[in-house]
Amino acid sequence: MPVTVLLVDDEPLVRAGLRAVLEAQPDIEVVGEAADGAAVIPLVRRLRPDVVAMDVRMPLMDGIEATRAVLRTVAEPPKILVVTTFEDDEYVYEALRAGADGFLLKRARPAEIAHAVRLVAEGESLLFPASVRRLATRYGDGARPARAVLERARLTEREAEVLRLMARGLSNAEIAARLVVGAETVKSHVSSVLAKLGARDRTQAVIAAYESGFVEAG
Amino acid sequence: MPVTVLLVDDEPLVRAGLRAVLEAQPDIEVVGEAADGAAVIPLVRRLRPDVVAMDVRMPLMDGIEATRAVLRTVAEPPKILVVTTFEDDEYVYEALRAGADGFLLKRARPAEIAHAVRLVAEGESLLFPASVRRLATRYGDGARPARAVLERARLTEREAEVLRLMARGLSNAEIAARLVVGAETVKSHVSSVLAKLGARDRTQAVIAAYESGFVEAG
DNA sequence: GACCGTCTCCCCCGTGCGGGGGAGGTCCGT
DNA sequence: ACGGACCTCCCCCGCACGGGGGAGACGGTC
Repeated sequence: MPVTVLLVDDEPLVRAGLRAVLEAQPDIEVVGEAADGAAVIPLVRRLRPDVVAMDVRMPLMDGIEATRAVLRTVAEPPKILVVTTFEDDEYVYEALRAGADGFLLKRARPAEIAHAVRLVAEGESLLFPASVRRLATRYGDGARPARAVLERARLTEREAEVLRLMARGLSNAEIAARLVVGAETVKSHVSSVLAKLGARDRTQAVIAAYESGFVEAG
Repeated sequence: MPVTVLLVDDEPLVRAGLRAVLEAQPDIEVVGEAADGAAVIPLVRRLRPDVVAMDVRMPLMDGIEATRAVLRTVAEPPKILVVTTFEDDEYVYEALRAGADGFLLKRARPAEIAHAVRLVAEGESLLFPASVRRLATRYGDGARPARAVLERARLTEREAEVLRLMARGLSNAEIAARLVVGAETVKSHVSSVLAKLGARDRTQAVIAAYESGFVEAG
């Protein structure tokens, strides 16, 4: 029987590409897609895929967190194949610690992509040589701002709602009116958001929202 | 008759994704693919596509060079739609200077991608689909031809520089230090930027910068 | 029952921000 | 020679913002 795969990536284009590449393989079947890590667990429970092809950077819950969540909560977890661009290989180490089984670069050729899926499905772990080499040299430096944003972005629902409105240019008073709460309450939420995002002011918070994909341009 | 498209991207995954997205459209047909800018000219000559979807970053000849080459050497050149994930807005200007007709982010939704292809095929120039239109309507300028985002917002060089730093989360004092001018000067520029963008505060200005593609989310 | 996280609201307080003016300088095109 | 952008710096002023506290109410968990 074919290897079943669940695709998790916030970019529809990448999902379409992976689907096209993998479905061209007779022994691989794409059984589902998700646009964010937050949606993964129920899908894994329902679809029971052999492999989850997981993007690293996603709006609500990144691939690292999602990997941890799946491995922690699902009884017979699927293999996790982390899909990433070579630019953000700072994530490699984190992903491996989270329990990912394999690593794949988006710029890989179709045959390599399919090969990677087969390998992790069989229980082999695989890494891309270049990535591994670099993580050895990179590991040790501290400053990783983009990572910090995603990791600390443990926003509550209300905070996320406030951030969304902040990212639409609303003032605290306007947000308060919109949410039908007091201005003090909004200030409180804003402060939490700033703290969790490591932002100094609302402008930096909005930047983080865009950069992390929490809100999308266009 | 359908709009014919030539895909130029070094990553097969992206080509597969674009092909999947575009071929789902009844009025768009992918007539060819190339993995590098160096291969574009003969393909354009032979296939005569309406639109070339061109990646910026490629091994042998990048999208900017390839765009120049095509427009310089082909008699009736196709429309060039530059496709990129690249953060650096320098590429936007370079691409537009090179004669590109449109600009598209890879993280766009399928409908937007298809829409972008149709628009440039019809001779409309577009930078970032929904956002630029917003700018155009808001500032009501009539000048349509492929101009930089800068000129659409009518920002001066200095103002654009200040906006770029604002969009990186810098305070007025930090911008002043960076540009080696007085804080009052920065305030002055910021005020101009806010006025020209129709923004109430720096947060709204930064939002406009992202939405217009003046800066890109990474 | 005790505990914790979340949402809600409240105080004080300093300051960065933005609006409204103005003014001197250069460089440009006419 | 003159106007007109543009960049630079300056004044006053009001206020939204953000920090640092705290507190009551609700819903879960242990």
